[in-house]
This record gives sequence, C-alpha cells and structure tokens, in this order.
Amino acid sequence: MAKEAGVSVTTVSRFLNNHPYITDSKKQAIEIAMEKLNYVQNSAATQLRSKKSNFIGVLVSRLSNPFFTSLVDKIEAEAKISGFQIIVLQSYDDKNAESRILKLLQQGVLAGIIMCSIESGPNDIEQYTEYGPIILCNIANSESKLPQVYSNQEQGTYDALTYLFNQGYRKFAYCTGGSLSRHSHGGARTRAFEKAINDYNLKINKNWIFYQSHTIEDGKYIGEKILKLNIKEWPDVIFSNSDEIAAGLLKTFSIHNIKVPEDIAIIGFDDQKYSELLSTPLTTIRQPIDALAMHSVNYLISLLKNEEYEFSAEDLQLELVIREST
Amino acid sequence: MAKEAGVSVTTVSRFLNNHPYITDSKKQAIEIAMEKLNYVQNSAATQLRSKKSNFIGVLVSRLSNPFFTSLVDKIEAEAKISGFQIIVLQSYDDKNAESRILKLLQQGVLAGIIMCSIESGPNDIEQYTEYGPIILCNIANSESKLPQVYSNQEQGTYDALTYLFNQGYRKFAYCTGGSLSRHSHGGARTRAFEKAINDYNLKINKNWIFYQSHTIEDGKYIGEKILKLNIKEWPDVIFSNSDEIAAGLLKTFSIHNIKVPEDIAIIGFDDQKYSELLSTPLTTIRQPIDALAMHSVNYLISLLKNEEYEFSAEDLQLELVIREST
DNA sequence: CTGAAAGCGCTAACAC
DNA sequence: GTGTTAGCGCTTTCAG
Repeated sequence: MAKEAGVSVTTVSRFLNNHPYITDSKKQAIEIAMEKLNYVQNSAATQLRSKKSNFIGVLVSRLSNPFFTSLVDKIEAEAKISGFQIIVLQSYDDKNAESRILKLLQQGVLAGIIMCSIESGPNDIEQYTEYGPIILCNIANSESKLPQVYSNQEQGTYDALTYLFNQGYRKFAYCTGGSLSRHSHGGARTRAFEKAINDYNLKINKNWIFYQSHTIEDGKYIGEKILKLNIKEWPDVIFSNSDEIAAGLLKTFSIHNIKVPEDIAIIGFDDQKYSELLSTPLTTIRQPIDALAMHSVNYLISLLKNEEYEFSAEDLQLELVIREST
Repeated sequence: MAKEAGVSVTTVSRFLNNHPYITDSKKQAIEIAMEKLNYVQNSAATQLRSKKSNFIGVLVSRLSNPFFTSLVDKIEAEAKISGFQIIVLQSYDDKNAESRILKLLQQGVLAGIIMCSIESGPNDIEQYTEYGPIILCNIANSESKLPQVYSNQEQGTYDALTYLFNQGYRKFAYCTGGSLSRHSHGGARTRAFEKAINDYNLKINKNWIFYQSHTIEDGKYIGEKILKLNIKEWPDVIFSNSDEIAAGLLKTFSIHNIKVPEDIAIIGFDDQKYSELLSTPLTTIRQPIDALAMHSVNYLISLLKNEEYEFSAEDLQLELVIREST
C-alpha cells in the first residue's frame, strides 16, 4: 500500500490518523492507492501497537429484558457518534460470566465497560479499572468509588408508593429482582418501600414479598401464589419491579377473572413499549433511558481522554405514568 | 511472563493453544507464573499474527425489534458454546451503515457475519465473502449463492391466509415491512399473499395495502388510516408483518371501540412474548427462532473450518398460533 | 513535512 | 519436547 502510493508507511499512518502537515499531493496519492487496492486498516495491528481499542463493552444481565434492549440501543447510538463500536455482553446473572467479561478489558479487547448489571461486589470490579474505565449505569452504589450514572430510584419509588397510598391502597405487595440484600438498584427501591411502609404506618406481610422476579413467567407464577392465599389475605396493590412481572401478573389475574385494578391493582416499572397495550394498560414508572445512555457513554469517553465529566441529576428523573392498572 | 516461568515464549504459546506434548512440570510452571503475574493473553497480538478473529458479527436492522432481540439472544448463546463472542451490529435499514459493517470483515475484526437483515443487493455483499463467511439468517434469496438459513415464509404465510379464509374472512388487508419489490422475506410473504388472493378469488384493494410498516407506531397509524375509510370499505381481517404492527392496530381499534375480531380481525407475525398478553391476545405466526439461531451459527462455524454443514428444513417450520384476534 | 528503524505480543517454521 | 528466529501491520521516536 505504501509503495503503491510511493510514500513511506509512516506517511500512510499519519494520513490514516489525520495528522496535520502532509502535502496535498501525497494525500491524493494515498487516496488513489487506497481506492485502487481496496485497502482497509487492520485493526488488530493498530490496537496492538497503539494499545487502544475502539470497542466499548456494554454489560447487561440479559438482552431479552426489554429495558436493557432499549438502553443498549441508545448506548449504541450515542457511542457511534463518538466513533466507538459497542460490544453487547450478557452475564445472565452469573458472577463467573461477569468476571470473564471484565477480563476483556484486561485483554485489551475493550477500551472501557458500561455495566448495566452487576453481580460481583464492587471491590471485585474495581481492580479491573487498572485496565480501563468502568461505568456503572443505572446502578447506585454508595460504597463504591466507581463512576456511576443513575436515577434516583429511591425517590421515584417512594413517590409512586405515595401516589398509591393516596389512591387508598393499604396492603402493598412487593416484587424485587434481587434478594433484598444486594446493593443494586433493587436495594434503593427496597429502601423506599420500607420507608413508605413505615411512614404510612402500613403492615408488611411476608406472603406479599417476592424475590428474584425477572420475567413474564415469574410474574404469572407470583400471580398464582397470591391467588392461593386466603382471599382476606390478598394485597390490594402489587408493586412489581418491572413491566414484565406486571404483565405476567395481569395474565394470571385475567385467566382467573380477577379484575385489575378493582380486585387487585398493579404498578409496573420501566414503561415498556407494550405496557400501554396490555389487557389493562399499565401504570408504571418510566426510567430516563435516553439520559442514562447518553451520560454513561460520554462519561466513559471523558475518562478515556482523562477529562472531567459533569452532568446534572435533573436529566435523570423517574416519571410516574398513570394508566388503568391502579 | 515466559521468563518468569523459565520457559520460552513458544512454550507459553503452545500451552495457551492447548498443544499436546508439553511436560507437566513446564505446564505447572506456566500456570504458576500466569497466576502470579495475573497474565492474560493479548488478543490483538494473537489476531494480528494468526489472522483469526474470535468475533462473529450479527447484523440486524434494529435491536429494538423484539424479534431480532430474541434471535440475537439465541445466537449469542449458541456462539458461546463454540467459544465465539458475538458483536451485535445494527444497520437501521441504512445501506451505508451496512457497508461499514461488512468492512469489519475485511478489517479482520470479524471472523464471519450472520446477516439477519439485508439492505444492499446480494452482489454487493458477495464480494465480502473473500474476507470471511457470510450467512443469511431468515432471509431467503434464490438469486444469491450466499449460504442461507431460513424458514419457509411463503408456505407459512399461505397456510395462515388459508386458515383465515376458512374462518370466513374475505377482505384481506396486508402490511409489509418492505416495498413489495424487495427480495427479503417480505417478498416471500407477499408472494404467498398474492397467491392466496388469486387462489381464493379474493379482491385486492389498494387502500388495504400498507408498506414500510415496522413499529407499534406504524401499526397505530395504519389503524387510523383504515378507520378513515368508508365503513363499507373496511377490510375484515388485517395481515400484519409483525406483532408490533398488530399491537399498534389493536390500540387504535380499542380507542375507537372497534371490536377485534368481530369488527375487524388481526393476525400478527413472530409471536412475541407479550403477544398473548395484549388487550386481545394475538393470533400470530411463530417463527422458529431457536433453530434459525442454531443453524446459522453452526453453519458459519463449519464454513470457518472448511467443513460441510447439513441441516433439515424440518427444523425450520413456521407455526400458526391461534388466539383471540381472529 | 517525511522516512528509517524499532518493536507491540504473539504464532509458525525450523532446528535441535 | 523445546527454543530460536522471523515477521504479522501498524505507530512512534528520532533524524533530517
């Protein structure tokens, strides 16, 4: 390639990297040769030599969760603007898979990672920052020094719970994706739940708390469990940690002719695209996906350049969307 | 690292690549040194030298389409089994974006590509096979010599149309993602539609054909357009090219108090997870996602190894799922 | 402004 | 079984 253009490899390299100070004549010679040889830069060589990767890893637990799909979608669009390519990585809630993914940073495959899910403790993760920046996206962890972009899940959840209380609901069931002990955003929601229960003098019932719920199937199953309770022991509203859970719940109730919200009300989380289209349009809490994606990517890129990054929590507000399920 | 273990780099390389014939003592020495230095292989160097990539590109038009999400999800699981990592690439229906993605093959970033969407003509794509295998997944193109894994969309669609005819429907509206001229799977469905119209002696009405429909929003809009027709001119069933379109349609009709299927019936395509949960559970055509993913990945990997790959069309049947919207 | 030369970390050929 | 050597395609000094 260099010889085709009659210049040195150095000059070609400079051309490729947009260095200033190359004669127009050489530029043109290179362009012509590139065209003629159908040349493309070998990225492995570039990466090996420059020790820089063009890839940003985006870690989610599972892509089939539509919340993550939307988030990944926005992150990819944002990364592309800055010339980065994203690699979607799924951990499937598995700690070992997560470690393997983190190793991609160390291997030099990834320039940085945006973690939208987290399995290991923050310390396990922090050790990898040696190899590149790691951003926590939509995960608030006060114990960790990792850079974090998150919405105020605690406030948003509390506000929703307050709305439900004002609507007259008193028996709150609660579904969480975690185990109530984790420090993920599940934790923030749980803190809000406990606070609301306390502030509003409500009773908590062990039969109304559901752990490790993620999918539509989990929601259906939780619905079944509730219906098996003595009818006097039914909750009057169910706070679900995702619209998928809420959708599953809705399905079970509709099969059994339980009316929503009259018999039992349901509130979801995320505001999925289909949430307004369900048999009962879902009241839910919308997450600021666009802002989450935008700030995570730009924060990461700033870190890559050793620059500061500032953003306002204003952009990251949760929003209560009231429909017919409450 | 080599010197830490007291062996040559060659031996380390052999160890890493699971070559036979290394003394156990050296193996152990390497393992200990690896552990001690927290060593990981640099993938750029490996790739540069061996000219092999560990990445498989998966190209879809947009990840936010849940059909593609599920497909990508399965492809990733399947690729992982064989030790490959996938890179999700979105073309957003843009030919130029597609070319840029194809270039990743030429750059050596990707070992091969699974294309689940296609924008350019087959010829434009075939030239890239010089740099690595390209599989068309869920795209049937008889003009192209590219390896293809697809279900019989024409038969599946025709069968569904036959079912609708037998149910008594006679006025068929038709939504397509393409422009009716493309050779994508849209084409196969359209051929089936035209054949059914012909075979069953039905009338075609230009006001009942809708192009370039993809999203829930598109579906809502199409619903509005239909309702604006003189009521005598309404179709009695709408064939939609995705469950998203169908969901949008459903929404518009529910707002206007149009009963489904009594006033107008709807059939979807894909069988999304939420399709049974909508205000009217959707009759739809289920695609064989698992088989599509499995065969595409394994076909690609066989090609990478210069092996033959056989699979049976039996695995790739479309399935009519009858619910309440027809 | 441009080029020569060194070398990133690894694999493959060849020798022993 | 194991080591020596060359070189993948690029970027980065350092000279000029």
